[in-house]
Amino acid sequence: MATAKTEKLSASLEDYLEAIYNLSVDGSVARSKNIAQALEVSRASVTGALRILAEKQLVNYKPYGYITLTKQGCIEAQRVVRKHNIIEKFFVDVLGVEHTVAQKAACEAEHAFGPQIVEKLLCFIEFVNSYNKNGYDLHDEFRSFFRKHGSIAAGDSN
Amino acid sequence: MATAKTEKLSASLEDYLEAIYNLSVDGSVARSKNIAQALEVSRASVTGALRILAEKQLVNYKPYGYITLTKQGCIEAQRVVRKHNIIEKFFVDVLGVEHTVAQKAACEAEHAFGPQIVEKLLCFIEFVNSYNKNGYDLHDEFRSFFRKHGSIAAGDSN
DNA sequence: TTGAAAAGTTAGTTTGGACTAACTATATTA
DNA sequence: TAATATAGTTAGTCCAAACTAACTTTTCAA
Repeated sequence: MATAKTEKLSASLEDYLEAIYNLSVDGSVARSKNIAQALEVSRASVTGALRILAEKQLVNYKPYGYITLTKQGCIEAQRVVRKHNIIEKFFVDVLGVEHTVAQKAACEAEHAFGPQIVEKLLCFIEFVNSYNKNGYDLHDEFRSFFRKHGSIAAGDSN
Repeated sequence: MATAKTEKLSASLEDYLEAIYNLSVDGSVARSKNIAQALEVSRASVTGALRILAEKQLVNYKPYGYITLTKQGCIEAQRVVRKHNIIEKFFVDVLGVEHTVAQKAACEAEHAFGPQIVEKLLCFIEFVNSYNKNGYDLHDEFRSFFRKHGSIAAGDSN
């Protein structure tokens, strides 16, 4: 009954799904060109990835046709995007990392974090946000702690 | 003046350096066999990696000879190992993730975290450890918060 | 001291994921 | 509606990183 292949997706294929999802979000449809730009790969690479994703029944794709996510593809994409957002949020909101650095690192780290860690991380962000014992705000507390004890590090930015 | 190549190492090569470092730590010397076991790759793959690392002057390697890290190799390895340990510590000590899951995820995530994030993360672990305003321990606080608000998730363990 | 067993290497193959160059299809606009 | 620009595909290449099978070197025990 044509059950879609449930093998774990490679980091690369997850990136393509994520890009397609993000491009589809604002009403507009994902185009090969835009996917290539978003991921900074060649158009030919996009074609190759789309063929594989279509085989796995994660995208609806016919040569020269529109590109949309299948039901399953959408579920997968959302899983990846959600993970990305949680990780990025942790970097920015909790650690106070620069947005651009956080964005880039989240993009790579998202493939390494399994469900247990992601859920714990999400819960931890909520914990930090909601913490308010005796009027102490953990964001402020950590900021000032970092000012006192944080290393300079920096260097190559990322 | 034979300046060692300073190109960024691939995740794979970082893994090899890390394994060699860890095997060398307890006095004993890294052997090809043990590296293969540690990384769960074939002995032939180890030979290939060692050749490349030797070219980059990160290991001292002659066929059939002992394997040791060069000065620069040791610096690189320590950088990777330190990163790994900080990430794993965060997962286990702060998030309360199972040790085995944390270990595995840290191994993959270590290649994605740049210096800025690692330093912030380290500082954050120290912050959580040292926090003691009005006798509140953040570890306890989060544990109980997670019990109340954490999702079940689980499923495929990782 | 010699001859298996173990360790290590070499040669050749595979796979995933990228690339360029050249071709084809679609869209646009004069 | 024909010419041309743009988008997309195909074919072929490259590279890193893994693999197996077969070979060589080293080690160790009889």
